[in-house]
Amino acid sequence: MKESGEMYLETIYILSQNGKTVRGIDISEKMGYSKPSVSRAVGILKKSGFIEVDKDGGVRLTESGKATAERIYERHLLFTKLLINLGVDEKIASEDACRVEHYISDETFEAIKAHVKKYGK
Amino acid sequence: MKESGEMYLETIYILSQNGKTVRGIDISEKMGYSKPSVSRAVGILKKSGFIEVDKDGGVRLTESGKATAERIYERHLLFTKLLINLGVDEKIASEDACRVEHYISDETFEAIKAHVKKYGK
DNA sequence: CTTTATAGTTAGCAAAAGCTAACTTATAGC
DNA sequence: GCTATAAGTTAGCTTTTGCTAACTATAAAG
Repeated sequence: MKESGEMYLETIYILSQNGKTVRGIDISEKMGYSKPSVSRAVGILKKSGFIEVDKDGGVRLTESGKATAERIYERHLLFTKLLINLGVDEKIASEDACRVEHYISDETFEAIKAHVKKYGK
Repeated sequence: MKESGEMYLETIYILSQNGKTVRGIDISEKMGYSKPSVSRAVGILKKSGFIEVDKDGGVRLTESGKATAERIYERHLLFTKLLINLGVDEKIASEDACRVEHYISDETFEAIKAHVKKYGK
């Protein structure tokens, strides 16, 4: 799973959270990518078993897709929190987290989690 | 400047530190990339003003190349240190830092620096 | 000085991931 | 039910950055 695919899954995950069906156009608007780019990405993620597309076009995460999305989103939230604790502006913290979230190992994730739990405000 | 270019500059910077002339083959071996890949990258970095190549093939960083390389390498060292402080294994810390170093904003860099200075062992 | 080995380049392939233009399909308004 | 808008797809372009194969150029050894 590469950064791009992870971003798509994370976006679908976030869009799913308000309950509504997620369509290609929603992903397109949220990510600022063209419809064809989304169309292809959705096809690849589907073929790889990360999402399912029902006949009316709704995109849903599979177990594996959801696991990946949650993994990344957790890292996003946690790294953001860490940076905010270190005094970084909220917006910048989130932006940095958004790029870094894909590259954090399990070990580092756990270490940050322990730190934030202990010292986080 | 993209991740790939930054990695080349950082590698050239590190190889320069032992005093010897840096040749394409050295970069090739250090990074595990083929000679043609290095050859092209060197051409691009040269055209972009990040490096100079003298007639005997030695690769040297320009001011701008050195500044970029140092920026990245500093981030590498600092982020590694942060992770080690958080209890991450040294090797893993360095590996994570190597991927993350390209995506850390100035603000985050400064915040981590302050933190490590205060609480670092 | 010629032969060999090392270093570097050129040409061209591949995959990933963005794009536009143009087409199709589906939904909705009248 | 037909037409117009919205959503999705197809085709094909572009850039980046890796690769191999094959060539050239340089340097070392005899």
